[in-house]
Amino acid sequence: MRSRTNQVSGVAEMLVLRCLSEREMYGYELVQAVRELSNGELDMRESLLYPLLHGLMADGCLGRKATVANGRQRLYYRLTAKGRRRLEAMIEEWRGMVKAVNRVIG
Amino acid sequence: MRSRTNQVSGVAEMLVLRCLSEREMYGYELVQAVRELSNGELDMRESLLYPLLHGLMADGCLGRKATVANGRQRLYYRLTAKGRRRLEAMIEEWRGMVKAVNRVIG
DNA sequence: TGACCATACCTCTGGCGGAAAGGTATTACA
DNA sequence: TGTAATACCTTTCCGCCAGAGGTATGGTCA
Repeated sequence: MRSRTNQVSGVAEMLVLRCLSEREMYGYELVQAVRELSNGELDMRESLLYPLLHGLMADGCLGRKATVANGRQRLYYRLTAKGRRRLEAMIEEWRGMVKAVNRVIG
Repeated sequence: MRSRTNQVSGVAEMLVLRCLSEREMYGYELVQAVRELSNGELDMRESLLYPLLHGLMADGCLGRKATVANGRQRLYYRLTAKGRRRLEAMIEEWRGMVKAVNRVIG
């Protein structure tokens, strides 16, 4: 299937970008944020999240800041301008795809 | 990502089952039906469709009837009871997933 | 004290959905 | 006669994502 580009899935990336558009977050926090915001319906795996974060960094969509809290390392990620643009594009894509699928299933 | 089972994607299968829930159709017809019903937004590739149809047959979700029209072979597929149950489950799954994602993106 | 869970980062492997590309045969039409 | 549409199909490859596991620190409870 192809909606327009490629994003029938790729939902995970959109959700990460969306969470970070509100405020900086670190990885472990993102996993829980997605779970809580979706009322436990969505389960972001760390094996998906971390490669995703690294990829988005490499693409210039995210920046990162290292801190320490309670003796534990924390890597806070924040959206760049490019990341924000990508988020907007993905949300638009998402809404279009959902609308199209809903038209078919009635 | 995981919504509940695995169907963040798998949208193609749902759409095929949905089309066939209205009436029997053959493969080539399904490609166009999805395109037209979605106003050209969704593009079902044949390389995805045919393996999908064969898999659904093997799973007992579809039955098939061979005919000839205008000298061309046509293989009409129809939903079995099992296929109908699967369709209902997938639609429910789909709606839940969309709702969950929309909660996150707001 | 030692066991165990939560926090916090990460990697490797492999399956499967799906895109790209191409193949075969018949009919319709310019 | 050659090109497009109809109608079926396969092979190849990539990226998303789950499963499983690994490392280290801090807090809690027996």
